[in-house]
Amino acid sequence: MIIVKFSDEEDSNYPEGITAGEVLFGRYKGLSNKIVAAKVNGNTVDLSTPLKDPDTALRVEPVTVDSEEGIGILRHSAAHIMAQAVKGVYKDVKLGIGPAIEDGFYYDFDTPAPFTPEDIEKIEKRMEEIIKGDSPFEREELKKDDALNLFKGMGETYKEELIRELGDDGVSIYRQSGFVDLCRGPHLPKTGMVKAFKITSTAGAYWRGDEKRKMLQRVYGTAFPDKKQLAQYLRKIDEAKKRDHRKLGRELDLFSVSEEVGPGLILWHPDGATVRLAIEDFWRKGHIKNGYSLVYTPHVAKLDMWKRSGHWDFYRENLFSPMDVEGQDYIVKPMNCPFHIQIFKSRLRSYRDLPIRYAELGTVYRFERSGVLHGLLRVRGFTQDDAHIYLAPGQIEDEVKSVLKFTLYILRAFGFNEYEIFLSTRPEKYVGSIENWAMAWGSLKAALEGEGLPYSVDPGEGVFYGPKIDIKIKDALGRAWQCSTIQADFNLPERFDVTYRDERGVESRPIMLHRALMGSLERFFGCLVEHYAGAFPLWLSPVQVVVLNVTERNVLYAGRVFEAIKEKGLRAEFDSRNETLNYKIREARLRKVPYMVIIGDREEEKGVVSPRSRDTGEMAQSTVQEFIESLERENKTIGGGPS
RNA sequence: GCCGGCGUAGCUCAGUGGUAGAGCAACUGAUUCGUAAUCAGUUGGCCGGGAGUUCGACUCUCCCCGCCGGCUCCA
Repeated sequence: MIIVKFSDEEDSNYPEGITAGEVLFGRYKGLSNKIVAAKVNGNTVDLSTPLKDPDTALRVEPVTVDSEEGIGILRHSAAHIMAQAVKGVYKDVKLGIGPAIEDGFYYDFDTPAPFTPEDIEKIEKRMEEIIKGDSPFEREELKKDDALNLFKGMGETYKEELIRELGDDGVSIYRQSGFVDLCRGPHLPKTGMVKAFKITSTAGAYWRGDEKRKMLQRVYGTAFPDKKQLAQYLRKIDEAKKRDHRKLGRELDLFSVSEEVGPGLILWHPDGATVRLAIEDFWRKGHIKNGYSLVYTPHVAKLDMWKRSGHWDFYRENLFSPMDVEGQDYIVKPMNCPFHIQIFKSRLRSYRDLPIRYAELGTVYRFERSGVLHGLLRVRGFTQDDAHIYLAPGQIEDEVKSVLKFTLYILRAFGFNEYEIFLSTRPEKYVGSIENWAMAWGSLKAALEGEGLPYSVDPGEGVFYGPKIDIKIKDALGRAWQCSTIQADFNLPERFDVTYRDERGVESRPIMLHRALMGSLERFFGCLVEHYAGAFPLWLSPVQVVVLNVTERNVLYAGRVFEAIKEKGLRAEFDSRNETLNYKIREARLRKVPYMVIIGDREEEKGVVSPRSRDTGEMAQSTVQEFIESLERENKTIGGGPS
């Protein structure tokens, strides 16, 4: 007899040998077509798993496709189906790995030739057949040696490699209609449960993510329990593409990249530059208020300085090549820190001066490999909202706390309320003592916890010179981009022999904090465009108001209204073209201008204006004065979310 | 950098070896209009660049540049 305890009821008894599926289907009849696996005492297993352990009551819960775990199982099974399809269509294909991922799954194949779009069609067709066949996924447990022989016999060398690295407890394999794959499971009971799937893309991917190993063909796909959900997902992707900053950047005439200038080098057009200016003004005011001193530094410096800083050794692959200047080598700067250090060192510093905070919107250039460039989000020349803070060792935690507060204040002002925070630990390649690393890491951690901020630890992802806190925000397509970063550095103060006089007049070594709140203006702006889908809040909008005259009769009066608005420092335009009102409204809408002011005979007679809002449409008539005042009020409210 | 796809007018895109096309935009003219496209006409192309095959190349081949999706990388 097996005793099962359900989450909401008393124990029930079942005969020995009953499977998890039979128990669940009996108990949760309404859910039967949604249950994909079972959770037995917290472990997720196949529905076909027989229940045993008569001594104690088992906790058995259903895992449904609605849950994150459930859809993951469905997609993982879809990956197996795809692998079977590929093996069925092509010989000489070796299997890599095929996990479920966010929004879908992939499988890596070692093929003699990459897949063509026609191949993909064939594969999809074969997958349909396999799904129609509705054959069961069958789990089998093998001894390690037997599994090795099995996959060796099939020529699956990648699987062999994986098995060799597994423990000696034996391995599990799954079979469906003749196809075998090494797999931990669990899987759907039958292939037919994959009701909707689509192969989304293909790409090369190095085996085990190692650049030095063979490149396999990765096929990405996604799967859902029904066609409606798949269609919905595809629609969502389409919507996301519409707010892609590269598309909006062109449509709204914000920026461009010119093949003639070079890849990864951004040209800020007037409207983009206007937004940037608004961001920079806000940034400067904030920094002055928060105790930073603003500085400016050159764009090039002697190579010797970069040798001393360690960048030449640790970061050379990302540096632009040196240029010869009267027999001396110079490079364009990849960072601002050594310059700020020179400013610190330009005179003697006392402990009373600390913390010293130098901030700069410093433009840096880094050589990024051609394949990684991406719109504004990954470029070769960008402006960091950089600052370097010099501290006595005991000041780290408090300073990091206030930097965190400042960061969140800035992010929230732009409507970013969702982000992920990562605390990185020491990488393999590092400088400094283990003790220093531990101390600095502890301070960063304490600061995060002191501020009550949830974070996850990113092992080994620290910079070579110290641990860091990264804050990532997501782009329209769900890709996470690091913007804010706070990094401890004990390397540079050492290398440049940076000192201050402590309380006893002794020369001491300060700790340096690098921090960027927005990261780079390019990347931040790119994320911002996507975040607002191009419809910037009033304070950021390149054009805040467009004045539209209805007929030529109204040009004079409309012109006076326009002047009055401009007079107040609002960014206004006057569309006096000989076009219909509808045409002008449509154009202003497409440009996502927050306010229009419509001037016809009716307004002219009464000496008023008819405003129209981007968000709420037609507004009540008001005097020019009232309208301007309402805009000035709105302009001061910074930090609303996307409209 | 690697794998694959792509590159035709300012933009979006047709065009499979035989004289480069559409819509929008721009320009000109008419229209004087009330909350998302008035009508008509006119311009506009080294078909990304170079080499090759061919009587003939936007089209086929090779090299280069750039873009897109991944991989790797990412201070």
